[in-house]
Amino acid sequence: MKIATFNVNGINGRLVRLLEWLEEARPDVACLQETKTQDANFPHAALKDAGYGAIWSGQKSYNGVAILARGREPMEVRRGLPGDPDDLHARYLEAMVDGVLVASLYLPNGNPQPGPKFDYKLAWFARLHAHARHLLEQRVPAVLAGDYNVVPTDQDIYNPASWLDDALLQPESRAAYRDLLAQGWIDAIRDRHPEDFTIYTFWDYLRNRWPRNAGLRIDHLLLSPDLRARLVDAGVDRDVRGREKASDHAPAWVVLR
DNA sequence: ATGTCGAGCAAAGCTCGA
Repeated sequence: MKIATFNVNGINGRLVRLLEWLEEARPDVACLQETKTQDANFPHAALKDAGYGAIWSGQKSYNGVAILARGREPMEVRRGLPGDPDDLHARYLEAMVDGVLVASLYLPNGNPQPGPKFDYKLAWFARLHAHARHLLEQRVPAVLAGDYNVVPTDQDIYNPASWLDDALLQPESRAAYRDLLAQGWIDAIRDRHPEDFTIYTFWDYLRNRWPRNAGLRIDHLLLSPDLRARLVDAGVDRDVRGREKASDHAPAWVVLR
């Protein structure tokens, strides 16, 4: 069972690229972020034609998440992260697929920091901690996949020097990510590639960052502890970032036995 | 500060968020 996460940066603007990748990579489940469209304009018919059932949670212009499942319909179990009824951002969706609970999450970017956007990021992280702990208590196999907007360590970026003031590298952001791992969640890519410090999932459009491989690892798949024994592979479809009209993110994935 | 995208608004370049 292959589960992927991909920040598409506009699902309608990238639809050709998304369909191309689905056909090549053939994930059983694909968690998408930054669909950037309201629900009425989500391209579910094109995805269905490509063989994927889908659930989606969007809003106009910003954010938006979805879960695709090959050859079946994802069974939605949660829409929105609990803990703040006033938070209307479309950033969290959960489904059951083949006995695995899969979440597609888009954690707030948090820039500029300090400020209200960074406060929102940390508050969202705190809500994620509470919910993630709840999921572990349920003892259901679970994968929390998405754009976490956190570079976990200095080994997960080409060079931290020009990002030191960025919300993605702040000690508070990193501590929040570490706290998830401390609950027992497994960072699948790092688990499978403990010594490879050139794995990235995001390359900014600015400043020639793709051609010089100036990337960051910010898209993560966190596995519940019971899935460790089923983890057989994990990786990043790096070449996707180099194509025409590419998203600034590349898909990351795991294969579970 | 730089400079690159998608999307919205509205009809061409601007603004916003990333």
